[in-house]
Amino acid sequence: MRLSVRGEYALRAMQVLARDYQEDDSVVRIQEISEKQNIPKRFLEQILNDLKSAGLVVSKRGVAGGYRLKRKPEQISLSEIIRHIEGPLAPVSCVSEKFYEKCSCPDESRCAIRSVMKEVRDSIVQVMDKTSLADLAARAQALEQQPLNPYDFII
Amino acid sequence: MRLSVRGEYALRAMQVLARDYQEDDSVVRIQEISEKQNIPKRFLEQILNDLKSAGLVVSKRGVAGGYRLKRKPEQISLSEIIRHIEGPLAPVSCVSEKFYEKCSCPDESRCAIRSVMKEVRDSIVQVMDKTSLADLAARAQALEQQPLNPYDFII
DNA sequence: GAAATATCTATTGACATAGTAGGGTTTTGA
DNA sequence: TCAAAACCCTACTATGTCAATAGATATTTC
Repeated sequence: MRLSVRGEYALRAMQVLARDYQEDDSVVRIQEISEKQNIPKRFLEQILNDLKSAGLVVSKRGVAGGYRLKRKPEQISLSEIIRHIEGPLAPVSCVSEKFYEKCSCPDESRCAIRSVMKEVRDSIVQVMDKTSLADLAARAQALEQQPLNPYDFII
Repeated sequence: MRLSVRGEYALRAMQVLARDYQEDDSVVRIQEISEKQNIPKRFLEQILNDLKSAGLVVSKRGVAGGYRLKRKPEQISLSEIIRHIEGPLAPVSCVSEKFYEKCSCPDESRCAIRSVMKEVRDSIVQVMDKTSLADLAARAQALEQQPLNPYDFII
């Protein structure tokens, strides 16, 4: 049930872009994202390219180039990012809405495991759909004002 | 966020064992599980062996041998099975309770992504913890009495 | 036109996944 | 007692994915 490193990097990069987002055409350099988030630069390059072909970011080439969100942070959900980088959110593809595939069980329509997995899927999607990059940024700001304590989590 | 085939097979096998579970010492043959669930026999052998060393099933050797659940179906949750076969239920291990690992982000205690992932983890665990093999069996029975319609799901 | 940047294509090493293969051990029952 | 049916153990392999790394190219600005 794991997110790949690639997916995690994508989220972290998008978070930076959301944070620096402005209405004008300002962009953020790969280098900067890479340094802020400890992500290997060349690898990040590929990931941002993926996000670009997914229509989530746009790039500007040349000396003052870089990346920016294609839409406002409020209009990009985490689920959209993960789906493009990782594929299905569902634990088994026989319960996936966007990437459905038949499974090998004897009778899918009466499979109890499938029905539980559908519950799992729905609860994952519920969290990831409702959380936008803007929410993420707000949450980050709230966390920054917390006292520094490794045992504190905001849930 | 995917479950491996191995994990899926483990659930399907355990479901069969739960279904055939009796208080006496009766066992189910690998062959039978394999046929019922379309699982390659030799592969299933390995998986059941894993489940055995995890203390979830016991085996009986010899000509009338096979496997049975070590505990009652009510006392085995899906989360326990998956954790033994797959490892962490959490999407990133920096939010895992049982398999925690530090991640590469600049400040874990103030990481907004982490806090969202913790929500995701909790909602996955909530479903998988509360669902036992007995629940699964009951659900299977309910599904069997449903009319045959591929668009019907019980949620 | 030089420098800084992004872009594209290919390759790689490590690891995991999903099996397959071959033999070995235990138990039963004819 | 011996063979068959079951589980047990170790190893192997083909395939694919992951996480980069590398090299060359294109674009923009100063």
